[in-house]
Amino acid sequence: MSKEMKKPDPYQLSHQIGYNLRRANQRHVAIFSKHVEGLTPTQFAVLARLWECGALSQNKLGRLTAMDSATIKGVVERLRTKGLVQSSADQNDQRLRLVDLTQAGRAAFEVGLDQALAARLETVEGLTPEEIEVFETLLAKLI
Amino acid sequence: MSKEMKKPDPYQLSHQIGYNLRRANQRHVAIFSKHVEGLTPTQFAVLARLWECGALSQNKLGRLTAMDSATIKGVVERLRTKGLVQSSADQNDQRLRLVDLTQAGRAAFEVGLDQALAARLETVEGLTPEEIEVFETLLAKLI
DNA sequence: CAACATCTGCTTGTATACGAACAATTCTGC
DNA sequence: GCAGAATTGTTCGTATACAAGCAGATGTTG
Repeated sequence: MSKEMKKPDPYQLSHQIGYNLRRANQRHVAIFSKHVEGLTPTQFAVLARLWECGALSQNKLGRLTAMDSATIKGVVERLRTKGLVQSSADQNDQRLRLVDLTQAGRAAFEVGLDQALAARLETVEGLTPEEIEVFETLLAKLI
Repeated sequence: MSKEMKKPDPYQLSHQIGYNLRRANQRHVAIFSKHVEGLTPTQFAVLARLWECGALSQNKLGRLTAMDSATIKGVVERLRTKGLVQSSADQNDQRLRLVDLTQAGRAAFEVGLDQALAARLETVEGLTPEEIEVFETLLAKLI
């Protein structure tokens, strides 16, 4: 090593949690796309939440899927175009648009469920079951 | 609870690692933006990697910062516009564009360093030091 | 009741991320 | 040496994410 002396790396990008969160997220998105055809993780999250909760206002749906109002508007629109959700004005509050699953959306969730769970398995395949549990717990503390 | 019987939630979105990775990443990006002015985490990653490695080809830089060629092109262009990097043709391989920090880029990295480390601290503030170490280790196994 | 604050959905612009495609350049194997 | 494969950078289109801003509707307070 006849190179000039390098200052020790003060940041060490590869060890930064933020950087690695991004990489883990990217990896998960790629795996999800491999398993679940025609739906992004974000779109599937919307289907899942509507399946769980029933009709929600668009803004509430965004809050329950960690998306801001601009983002949820786009996602709902694309799902509506796919025929998987429907939206309508709320009779009780003129500000709200209610979003609900269509039959096709219900079916898409149910078909996609096994695929999404397979994607989940592949995402964590480098960890033991105990590690998975620890990771989930710590991750939940981070958000 | 006189509601009709609900089927148990087969997916439990809030417990899905993929969903929580996205939320953790989103949280980190928001914290980073609070601490580091004028640079996104991704842009800072580029500065950090160039500081660490010196001049790199654009494609190599993208690979070392987990960005594909379309994304790194945009990020480099925006950093170039800010005067923080310069790029030039490689004399030895006509396909390559070499990207390097400018003096201003060097300075931006050094100024941003403490801010980025503060962002990191805030991102993990819900965890004990031991938990942080475990999380980092498990996260590294995921990517 | 009215003024003000808050909420909702929408629009716009910027940044990231990726797939597909392409042209030019370099590498590889015969 | 040459054909084919691989690499690089660029372009384009789609999806997500967010900040800022806005109009209209609803909630809160005096």
